[in-house]
Amino acid sequence: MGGFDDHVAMMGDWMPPNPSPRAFFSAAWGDDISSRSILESPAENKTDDKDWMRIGGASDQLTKSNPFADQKMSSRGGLLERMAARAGFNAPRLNTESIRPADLLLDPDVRSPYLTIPPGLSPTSLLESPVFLANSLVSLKLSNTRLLVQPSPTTGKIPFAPGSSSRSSTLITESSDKSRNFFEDISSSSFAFKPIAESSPSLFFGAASKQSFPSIEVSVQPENTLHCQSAEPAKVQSQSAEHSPPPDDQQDEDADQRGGGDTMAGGGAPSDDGYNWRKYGQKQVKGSEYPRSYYKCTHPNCPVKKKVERSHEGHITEIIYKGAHNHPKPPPNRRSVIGSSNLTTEMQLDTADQAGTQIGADGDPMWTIMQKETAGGSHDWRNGNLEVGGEFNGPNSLQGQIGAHFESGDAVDGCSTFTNEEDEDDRGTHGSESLGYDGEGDESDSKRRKIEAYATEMSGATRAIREPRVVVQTTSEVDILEDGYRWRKYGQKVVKGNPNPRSYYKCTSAGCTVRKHVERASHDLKSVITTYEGKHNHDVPAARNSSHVNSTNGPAQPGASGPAHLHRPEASQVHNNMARFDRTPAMSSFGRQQQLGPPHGFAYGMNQPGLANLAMAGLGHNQGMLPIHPYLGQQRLVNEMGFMLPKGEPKVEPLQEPPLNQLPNGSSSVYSQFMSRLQM
DNA sequence: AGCCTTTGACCAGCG
DNA sequence: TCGCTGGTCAAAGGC
Repeated sequence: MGGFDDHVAMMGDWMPPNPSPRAFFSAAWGDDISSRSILESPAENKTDDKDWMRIGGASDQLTKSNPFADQKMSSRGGLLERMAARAGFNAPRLNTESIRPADLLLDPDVRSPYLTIPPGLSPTSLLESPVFLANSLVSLKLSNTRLLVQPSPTTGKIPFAPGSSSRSSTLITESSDKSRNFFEDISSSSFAFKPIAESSPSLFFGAASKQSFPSIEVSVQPENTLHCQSAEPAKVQSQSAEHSPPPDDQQDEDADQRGGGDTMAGGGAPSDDGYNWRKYGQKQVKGSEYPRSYYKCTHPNCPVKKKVERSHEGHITEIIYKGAHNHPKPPPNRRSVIGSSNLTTEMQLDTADQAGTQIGADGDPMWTIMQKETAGGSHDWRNGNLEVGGEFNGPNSLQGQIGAHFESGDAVDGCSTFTNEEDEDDRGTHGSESLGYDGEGDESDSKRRKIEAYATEMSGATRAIREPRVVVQTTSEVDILEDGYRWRKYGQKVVKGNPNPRSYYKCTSAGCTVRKHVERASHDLKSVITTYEGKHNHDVPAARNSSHVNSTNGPAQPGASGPAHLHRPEASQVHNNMARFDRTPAMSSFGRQQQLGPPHGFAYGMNQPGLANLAMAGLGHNQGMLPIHPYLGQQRLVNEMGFMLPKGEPKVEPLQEPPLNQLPNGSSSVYSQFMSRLQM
């Protein structure tokens, strides 16, 4: 860690609407913020990549006020800036020199005064903050350890208003003397973006979120403790300069830097930010000196992408993030397996899906993602000791469900609650990420430990649980391969026992975890065995063209897309039913018991309302939540197949008897068949 | 067995 | 409509 992302410039390059953040800072401090030059709205910001958050190459309006701007502008690659950034991070103290208000005021071009943050506060972590990432909610310019806060393009504003009870966020400084220089305040206490308690779930969900702002708190505190105050619904917290990364990590950082500054994983994917990325493209873009690489987060449920421009020397000159991670950062020693694990704990996914479902209907997916991230933000010392928490308010919110499951009176670490296997080993660093779900009190360390312990225990319980897998054999590719969903082939292998290659596919829909591999039976090329793994979280995508459907599975056959599309309304209905099911308070109580158990198991056609709440004894929470592939969510298939079996359970492999298309329809049949097969 | 990178092709948006 | 451009796809092969 440490590599580039601790030393790079970061900025958002959306055009912030109005009002100027200056106003809210001014309001927050009751002071002439202009003299403090905390912020200014960079009106010239381009809008192209409003979903992207840039790290590295600074935009023009920033470089104008950047002491290193000249250097930067002379070298788009930003090496100099990056070097300067490094120097800035090595500064032992907050650097207020470069942000002298007077200078800024004198310069009409100055648009973006910076907040200098101390060493030990990692831009990476800030980047990883759901708030910072999500839809570029807040943009940071961390070149030379400067922090730029800009209004959200989503909200259009950062309505900080102290004491306001509206859906606004409040910028709070804990300084006792507001008249002091802001940066002095920063160095001595903290500043915070503190959201007003929001009772409406719309704060975080759905279109209404555009009116509000699940803001964060960024505090630079002298204490040597990591707070995650439940009172702060969402928060990013960082340590002060004296809390530099542990020696080991620092060493790593140094090592990273020595090794070219930008550690690469897997032959090129920047791994410094702690997440795993899959490169899916590279381009030489116009105006860029260096090729741009495109990466996707490999986490199965994560839509985050990033564009990385790298110099020939291997230095990363620019990173632009898009989206927000909806999962904790994988533990360092397990990062390589993230995305490939079959041990995905469904709990987090379920809750994420719930949130996503709620939002997805009409909302900004970025917001959805952000909240997921908030629930599971992951930050550790290596990445700047930022803690990220989020609050999910409202009866339909995640918080509500968390509250339903944990009523011990302690504030519950939602992250811990909805963990997955990827962070179980990372509990120590993730546990502090809190969904301050009740808006009360500080979350004490003991409390956190308690939660962590519980989460660890719970995670352990899920360890042996595997994702459901369903194996289907069909003699018609149309039925299975032309399933209406979009798949990306990510590999092909010849497996033992079958001379024909097995193709591996992932569902291309963002947030969909489903994978499948397709294999033709050696004895019958028309016979296709498709194995699905993963979970029910989106509808059949809209057709791009006649060949989009399963383009990876060969050319669309005449009418091939027809059957799949014919079922879309049903699939949608199923999806909606599931969404409703997931949201239903009854489910919460159901899950209250079940979520404590293994989160995996089989699933069956839950599109049948009568079955929706059918709990199977001995089955975990997700037997209710139903990790069903959307494919299986299609009415026909659900009715025809009726169930899914988890890995490790006797497979229906191949599923030939009775033929799929002869399975009786109807929910009762589904269930009875399911039950009868269970007894087999 | 599964996931990764590489890299040319393809696609969509825009002027 | 065409060309440009950025972004993504996907086959192939490597780890």
